[in-house]
Amino acid sequence: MQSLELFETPAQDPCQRLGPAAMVLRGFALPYVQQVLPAIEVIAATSPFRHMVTPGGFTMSVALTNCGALGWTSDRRGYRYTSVDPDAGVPWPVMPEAFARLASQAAKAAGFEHFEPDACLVNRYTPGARLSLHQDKNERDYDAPIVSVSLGMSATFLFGGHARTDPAVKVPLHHGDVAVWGGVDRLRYHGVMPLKDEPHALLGSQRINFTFRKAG
DNA sequence: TAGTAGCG
DNA sequence: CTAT
Repeated sequence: MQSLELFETPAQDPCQRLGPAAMVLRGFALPYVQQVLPAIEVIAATSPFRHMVTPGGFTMSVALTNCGALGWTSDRRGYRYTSVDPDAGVPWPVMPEAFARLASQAAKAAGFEHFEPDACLVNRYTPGARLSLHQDKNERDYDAPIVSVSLGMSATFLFGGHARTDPAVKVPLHHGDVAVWGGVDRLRYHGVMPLKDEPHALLGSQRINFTFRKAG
């Protein structure tokens, strides 16, 4: 297994570097949890979590919804961003201020100034759910970083290279951790190992992940 | 290949 | 890897 550098940020939070422009900010989201958790219910009330189908015709194990001007969707025709929830037939819920602030502050802490996401994909993992290695490449430009927030059950994040067959580093992600990657690392393959059922004190047997992007 | 199964 |  590949070794990873561990060091301290000025803010004293542990930070794990995954690449020249990729890192995990340990516990960065913890101060936001109280604000963010209730907002998930509000979002799901308008745009419920659903299991989307991939172009290959398989149903994703991860349930998802979105908030913000653009939302990531998948069906038999492919992956894309839409301004309207295809299930609900109405625009995706507005991105809560606390979400945007969290994303922007995390990006800044990772070295990316002025990150203004227009898309927040909200993923819900239950035991066994996984995301196989993929690249985020449906966004208009790759200048903006990806900001990924973990809440609830822990997961093993896979961070690979620029080719699918490149070896992937396994990174544990816990409640409150934020992973950020951009710049030369923006298009690196990544994924999540099948989730183990180790219930979280606050969220029970689930993991919620926010993925913030500048999609438009 | 943001999946999965089956074969070798 | 290949069909799906």
